Amino acid sequence: MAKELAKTYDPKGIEDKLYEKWMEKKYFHAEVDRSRKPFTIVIPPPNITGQLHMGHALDNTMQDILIRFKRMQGYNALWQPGTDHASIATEVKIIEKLKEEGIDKEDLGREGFLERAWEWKKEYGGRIISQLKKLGSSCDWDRERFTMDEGCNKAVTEVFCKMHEKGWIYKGSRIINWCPVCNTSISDAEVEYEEQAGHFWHIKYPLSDGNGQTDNTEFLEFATTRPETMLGDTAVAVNPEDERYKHLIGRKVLLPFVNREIPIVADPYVDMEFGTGVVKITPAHDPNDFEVGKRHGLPEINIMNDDATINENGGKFQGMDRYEARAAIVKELEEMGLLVKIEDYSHNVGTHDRCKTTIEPLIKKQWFVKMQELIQPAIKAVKEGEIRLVPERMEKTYFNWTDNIRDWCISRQLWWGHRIPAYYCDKCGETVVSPGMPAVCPKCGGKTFTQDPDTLDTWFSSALWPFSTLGWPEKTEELDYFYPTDVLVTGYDIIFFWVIRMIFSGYEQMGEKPFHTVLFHGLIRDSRGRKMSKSLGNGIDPLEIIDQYGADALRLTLITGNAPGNDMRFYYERVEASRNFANKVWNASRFIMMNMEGKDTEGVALDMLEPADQWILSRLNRLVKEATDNMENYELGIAVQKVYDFIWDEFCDWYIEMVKPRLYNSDDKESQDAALWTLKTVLSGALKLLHPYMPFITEEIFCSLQPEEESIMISPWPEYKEEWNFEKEEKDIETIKEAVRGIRNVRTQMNVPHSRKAKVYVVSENETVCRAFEEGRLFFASLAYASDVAVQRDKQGIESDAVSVVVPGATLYIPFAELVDIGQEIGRLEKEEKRLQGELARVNGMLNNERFLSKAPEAKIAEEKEKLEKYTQMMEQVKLRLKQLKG
RNA sequence: GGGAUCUUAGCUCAGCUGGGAGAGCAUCUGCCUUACAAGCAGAGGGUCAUAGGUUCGAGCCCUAUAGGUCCCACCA
Repeated sequence: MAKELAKTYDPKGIEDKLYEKWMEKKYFHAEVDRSRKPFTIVIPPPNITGQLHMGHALDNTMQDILIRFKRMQGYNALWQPGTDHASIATEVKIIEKLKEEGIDKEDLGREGFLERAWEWKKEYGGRIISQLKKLGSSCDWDRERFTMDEGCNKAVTEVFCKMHEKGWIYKGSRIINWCPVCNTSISDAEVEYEEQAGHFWHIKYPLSDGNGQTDNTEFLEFATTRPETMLGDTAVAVNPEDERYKHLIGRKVLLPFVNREIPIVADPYVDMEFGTGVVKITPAHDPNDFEVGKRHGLPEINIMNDDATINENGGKFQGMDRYEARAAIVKELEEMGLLVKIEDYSHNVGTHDRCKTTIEPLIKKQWFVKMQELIQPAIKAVKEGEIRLVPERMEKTYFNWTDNIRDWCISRQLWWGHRIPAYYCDKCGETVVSPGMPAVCPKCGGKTFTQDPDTLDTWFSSALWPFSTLGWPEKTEELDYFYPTDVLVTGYDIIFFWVIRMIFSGYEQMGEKPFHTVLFHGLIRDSRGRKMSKSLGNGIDPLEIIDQYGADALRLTLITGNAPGNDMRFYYERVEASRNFANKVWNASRFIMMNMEGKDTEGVALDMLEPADQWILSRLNRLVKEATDNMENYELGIAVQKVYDFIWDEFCDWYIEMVKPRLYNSDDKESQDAALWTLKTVLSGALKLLHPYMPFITEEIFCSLQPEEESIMISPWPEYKEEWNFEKEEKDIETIKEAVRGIRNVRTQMNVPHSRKAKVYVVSENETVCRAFEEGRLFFASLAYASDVAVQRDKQGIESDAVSVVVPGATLYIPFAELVDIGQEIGRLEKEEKRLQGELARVNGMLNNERFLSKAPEAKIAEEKEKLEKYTQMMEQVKLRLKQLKG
């Protein structure tokens, strides 16, 4: 078995094989089991249009780590998977594809289009799922859901009808964000503001005589960034406090081109300091103007068609595109002498986050969710700690949104999505909201209806995800058992889109929070810190990384050195480092298994262990406690860093090296067995701690190491054991390590060739240290070149020119004098002296400080006193040695 | 305009509730040592952005300043 293991770890083949095994054994599947505590995560459903990108990789790795960790801890762990129909994103893609075939959406008609959409879903919807599997995601695939499957549809309809009945969903005419390219309304959250260079056109309107005439002697000047909207102006506003214009309030100006007389109104919204202090008011095309219009009872004149061309209200400009009209209007105004000047002006322009088209604010009849009351439980939950956001600073972002909440526009003029369950009586136009087509109009008795053509914002169904996936609105066992779920893992970029909406939906529909913790992660950027994007072409495909380095290496890379909520840069060098670690684990395991072959370590008891064994066991024990604590606290990066350091540094570089002489010496069977038992036990424990992060390699090794076990992923998570705590041995081995380091240092500094075996005198009163050096067997590899060791309890008879190495608990003398460059050695010692002086000054300073003595904890004071003693001793030695060399 | 966040080794970043400055990569030196050269042993390199303050003690807490990133709002 062991000898079949290759010299380098090759994840290819192994990963797929193991994933299949896990699926077959149904390890990912969770059933309702009242005797066990559930731990539940719902996946942020990837879009069916999606391809796995680094963001998914990070998000799902984090979830998988938590799920695997909790599963091993004995929880009934459910990771609920599924996909999102992604209304607009998918519709856009399908339209694109149709275009390639020369087909227009309208030609197909609604039914035909939806047919194509479902075909598309069938073809591509599963792609991202198989990619998630490549990552090692331990989702319960038997429970896979889709936001437009039967159950989710039912949930959506139910929620819509309930909220409508409560008056929380209403249809209203309001200014909405219109995308003229996608031909749909979009919510505020979907608008992205982008700084654009533009112009500021200073224009003047002539004052009228009140009878539709003007003598063109008086003008009112203002500035605008969108001159074409003047066609829809219904007033001009000034600040009521503005002395410059007070006398004009109530008079009228004559709007050019359309020859409309519009009033000059006073409104505090106008900033006197800005521009000329005059604002044209276009209620139908600007949200602020809309508000002003409402206050003054102004008419709303819509001048645009849905494709952003000018409509019949635009007079002679009818039919022009908005930008064409802008140019034409400016030109004509200039000719009329009404254009005062043009300034360069850079300002923020709202664009559609999907297609980057400039948004056109329009008045439309749309469906809205009233937010003010609905949001209250969501605010309360976070404020009172019912729901914890990690990192905590996300709360500020959260409240910034909830405190400025506006009603949510939920209707979309799209076909792919949940169709709004509102029906209009063909006879009287009455609106009936109901789960299905109503039979009779409650108002006029009409019998035929037409369903609202609009669909719902894709986030409407996502908001219900934590309970719709568990069966709601049915009262399922699953819902009762797994809800509320535990942790939601997601990027901070969708806190508004999704997280908040899930929280208020959970409280509103279930009367209970959807999860108790939200763990946020940041964005993965390229090595130059830029967002990975298609247009830049700087995206790195996680599947390629997996193919090249393995899923474990990718996962480790994404988790290490990153704190929750922080962005991180992606480097190939880091993946290589992770791959190297995998290889390290592989080889250490290979070494252990090679040595274990044919040997039985059963019957080894704790009291048979040697100090080195006890040391590493104790270190593992400490690691178990710390790593578990970190993980419970969502500090995944810190936890895995500790495991990494333990395995590489303490276990491989020290323990394995220490134990080699015992393994190669078959005379002392008991010592060998103890070493083997320890190697196996510690490796096994470390593998378990590592498993959530690197599931494949740990499983592969674990199953060879312990063939009697079925799988590491269902093995119990290691627990801290009091009897594995060996404080004294930990200290003793630290002394020995320091001593070994000291010897290595001296040898390196003095350029002692490896072939030369030099004598080392060890002077110590510590029995463990003495015995270790006497038996020499701790140092087969690490000190092979200086293995001639003499141990004594005092420094009797040691040559006076020996180099000394002072470590806490022992002093080593190496009679290297004949090899030593005296000057170099003096330099080294002087440096050491300086260091010690610094340390002594610091410690003395503290111990002579009365406030420190009175306020610091006693343990701290004792510690400092110990240090003082140690440093003083070391100082003496250094000084003596210097004197010898110099004299 | 409001807010968040960052500034720590050449690069990228950790550093939990204040108590001896860390990792990976890079650089330099020496090693093919029978698990691993994707490795081993060692070395160099930091006034923890700046200025104050709190404290016996500050990378960490407070204030201000400078620079970077991001989010929200959108003064036409």
